[in-house]
Amino acid sequence: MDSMGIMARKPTAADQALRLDNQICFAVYSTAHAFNRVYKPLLDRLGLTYPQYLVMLALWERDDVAVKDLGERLFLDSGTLTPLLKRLEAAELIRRTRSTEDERVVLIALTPQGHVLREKARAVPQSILAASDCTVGELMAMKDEIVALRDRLNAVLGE
Amino acid sequence: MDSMGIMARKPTAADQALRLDNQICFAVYSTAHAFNRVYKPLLDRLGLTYPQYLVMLALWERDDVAVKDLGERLFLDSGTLTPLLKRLEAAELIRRTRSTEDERVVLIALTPQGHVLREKARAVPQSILAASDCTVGELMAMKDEIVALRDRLNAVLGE
DNA sequence: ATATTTTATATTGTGCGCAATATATTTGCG
DNA sequence: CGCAAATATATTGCGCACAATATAAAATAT
Repeated sequence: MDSMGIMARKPTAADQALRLDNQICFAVYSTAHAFNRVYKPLLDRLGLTYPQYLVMLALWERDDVAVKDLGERLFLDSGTLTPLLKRLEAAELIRRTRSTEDERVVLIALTPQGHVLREKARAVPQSILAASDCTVGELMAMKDEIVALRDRLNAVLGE
Repeated sequence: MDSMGIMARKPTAADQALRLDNQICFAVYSTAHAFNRVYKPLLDRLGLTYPQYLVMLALWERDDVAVKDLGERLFLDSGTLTPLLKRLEAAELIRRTRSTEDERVVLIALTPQGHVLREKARAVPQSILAASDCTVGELMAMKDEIVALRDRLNAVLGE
């Protein structure tokens, strides 16, 4: 074998598969970071990090929900959410209260400031759309493909 | 306004744009995490984290390169790479040496073990392909679309 | 040649993201 | 009922990611 890459060897399919540029995972990984960087200045104005923004998006659709519920919607666990939610509570955007029906559950509710922030967030998607330099239709088609891939990957994990 | 969501109001385009399920960024973000979780057991066997795997992929293609060069290929800065590379050095997969031509530059070279690890990594892409439950063609087409989006996002940042 | 600017890497601090573990509550089984 | 298993959240530790800053070397300007 030519594991040192010194001797000449015909590139195999396995070689091609290891090329960085052929990795869809790297495409996804690096695009996620690119999104993060584009969002940064927009979210700074809202006082949110990107994961915090996702939590707020989820809560603007439906709040008074358990941490577990949020975790399922965002694919995050309590190890990530608990400290993040504590920071949102410190920022007075949400309240965390133990459920009286089930003392294990912590319910997350928006504060008035949390609700109001939604208005300031309305301009964000438009800025992102402009930065992506795509039509809404193109982005939504791509989104559907990526989500389908994500769901297949998650299905494998569930086995 | 109905920022509290209490009064009835016709959903606007801005409302739709704020829905979590409509966010391509969330699709990308959650897919990146899904990939991470699928890779985890495969990379554990190699003793690598996912970002370390990406660095190794880059180095298997071309090593004896500056940290800067690696950073440009992976879209990462020295704040991320320096500690990561120190860990790969501690694992004896790479060597870090100051360039004699330009004392600012740290050159990254694979050790023999680093080269050898490539053979163990050959099985990884195949496992990922199986988990994605797609054809190579479908994945590559999707990859190209995502990369095009990433490059447009990065172009905006460069302005 | 010296001073200024630029470049390459390293360091520090904050916030994820997740595995592993801990704690408390609830559910279900006998 | 009493106890084991399951469930929900919290905690700890590690490794990114990145902004801000520091340091040192090289390039450039004057």
